[in-house]
Amino acid sequence: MLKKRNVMTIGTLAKTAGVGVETVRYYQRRGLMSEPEKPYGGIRHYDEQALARLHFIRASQWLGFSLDEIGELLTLQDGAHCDEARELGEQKLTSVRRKISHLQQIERALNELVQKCSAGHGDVYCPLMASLNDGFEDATTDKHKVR
Amino acid sequence: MLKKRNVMTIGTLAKTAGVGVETVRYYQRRGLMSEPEKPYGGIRHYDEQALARLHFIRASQWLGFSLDEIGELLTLQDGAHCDEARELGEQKLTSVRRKISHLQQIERALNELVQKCSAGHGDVYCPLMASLNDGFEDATTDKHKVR
DNA sequence: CTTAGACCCGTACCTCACTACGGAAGCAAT
DNA sequence: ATTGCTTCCGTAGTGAGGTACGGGTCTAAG
Repeated sequence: MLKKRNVMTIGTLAKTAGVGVETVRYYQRRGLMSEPEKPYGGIRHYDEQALARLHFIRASQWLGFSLDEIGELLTLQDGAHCDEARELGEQKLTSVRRKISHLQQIERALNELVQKCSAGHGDVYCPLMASLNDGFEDATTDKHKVR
Repeated sequence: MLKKRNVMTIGTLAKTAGVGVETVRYYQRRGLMSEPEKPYGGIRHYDEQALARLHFIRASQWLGFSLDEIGELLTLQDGAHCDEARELGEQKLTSVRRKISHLQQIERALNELVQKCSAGHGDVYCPLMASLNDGFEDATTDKHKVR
């Protein structure tokens, strides 16, 4: 699969990194990866640096960074911009924690509703539906926009 | 604002429920709300049932239901389909819990990386960047697709 | 030499939940 | 009567992160 000294076509590169060919091309269009010069009328080849770049992108995505943010991270790769990188990491950490606590609110509310439904109750009445019908005046009385 | 016995135009309805006019119309197109007959060449009017419907939708959204799922919930409103409703609630609860634990993995990983960056280290080296460059061979070694 | 399979490239399409646009017509106040 | 805000209605665009398509070229195997 790996041709000579890690020189691969886009297909091999994509498969090795576990992404689709179209995804690689999409990252190139987004400016997250460079397109190697193609040798005389032919097929571009990629080395292990390109592969590393893909790993970087997927790892960053796993941590919750958007492609735009990843672009920003990539500008910090050269030199020692550790402070900026840490700053971005801390912001992401904060947003992840916000999401967790939001989801935990939902979990508590939903759990309560489901419990109430499981407990015996008159047949023509559903606590879950009733709560939804009332616009859910419940535990968490915040007027958040959903999105 | 509320005209006579809670009879309102779409604009008043929307404002009362805290959504946009276009959003109401969108819900109608999606089949989540019905369009009232319009009286002779003019303007439709909405009552408090329509408002309750909007509250239902927003409450369900807050709990993480998609508009398609909300459509399903709405079919369970009449009669006593409490079991089906509870089933949907339980499924959602499961998916919320999965999301939480996923985010908690991310939180642990991100926190560790940020901590390492904060601890003193050689200037030409950033632990966070280094981890990303290595494709993040870390605590959580799962090969999840990001989406 | 032929054929199967990659690659190249631009463009269009997908999901989700909206949001915006544009023209016509209605309604309320000045 | 004129301004100015709504409403009505269909269609199109947004953002994020891709995925799919289609026609053309290239390369490797038999």
